[in-house]
Amino acid sequence: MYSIGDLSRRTGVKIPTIRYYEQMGLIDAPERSEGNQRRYEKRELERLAFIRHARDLGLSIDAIRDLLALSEHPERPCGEADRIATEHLASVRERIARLRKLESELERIVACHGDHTIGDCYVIRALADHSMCESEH
Amino acid sequence: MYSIGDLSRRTGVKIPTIRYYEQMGLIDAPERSEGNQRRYEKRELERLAFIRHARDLGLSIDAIRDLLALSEHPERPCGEADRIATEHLASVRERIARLRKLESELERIVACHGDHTIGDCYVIRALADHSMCESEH
DNA sequence: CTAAACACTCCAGCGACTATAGATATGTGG
DNA sequence: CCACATATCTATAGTCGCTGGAGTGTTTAG
Repeated sequence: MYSIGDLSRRTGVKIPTIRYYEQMGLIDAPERSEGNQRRYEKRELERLAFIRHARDLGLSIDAIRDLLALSEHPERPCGEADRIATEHLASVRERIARLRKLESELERIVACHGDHTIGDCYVIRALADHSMCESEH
Repeated sequence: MYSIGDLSRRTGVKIPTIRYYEQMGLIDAPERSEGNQRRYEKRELERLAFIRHARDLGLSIDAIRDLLALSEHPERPCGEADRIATEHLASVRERIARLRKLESELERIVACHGDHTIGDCYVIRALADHSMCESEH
């Protein structure tokens, strides 16, 4: 039996976040002590670790809810789980691509080096004038 | 004289977002028509384009507010503008690095290809068991 | 038995919008 | 000049995924 604090320490998920996950239906409402405090079993520790890991990988609460539901049916085919992860991978790749563009844009902008005045600062001019950009974004 | 709709079309910033920027102090409250509708000048069009561009580059509202304030003092040195952009570049690079790690983690997880059951699905097992990860995250 | 540590609920706030409802204004064709 | 369509107004609430605080009650170690 773990208290919510134990669970928090063991998974690295903050206490209010655990209660939030309960509210969001990611974990079932656990048993309570005589004094109405949450008391968890090992099962719930594992479930929360799963959630934590999936969140660290950037999956949305909705995607995690789906994956958790799937994991309760070990006999079913796993195509759906694969689809969720694959889609997520695609969105991560997209974000990387977008950030790379921003990176190169910012690199060019930053080349100003702060050794003159705002009036002829490349940072400010580049932001004011979109046509100075290399790629459209 | 532009209406808020004109401004929106010309900059690609949605109407409620323009009003939101006004509330947040990024653009001054403009003149109003007889019937209390916002009427903008070219100055404000340019300012909004600046904001839009900076947002596209991922700068926060606070950073943009600072840059706008700086751009009103063309005689001052531009070290501060440079600092804001450089810091932002660093945070973009950090995000790229984090996403790359996620990408490779997800690539490994997704290798499952959905041709079996949940019970032995790598996606689900990998999420449940952090020790299967290559790098800590 | 007491004091410290812990947990409870409820509610507000973050950032950057986005959406809705219900009322008013503006611009255009007949 | 008027009807009508479109545009705009304000105010408020919702989005996502938490995070923090206030005020109260519970558990546990010494």
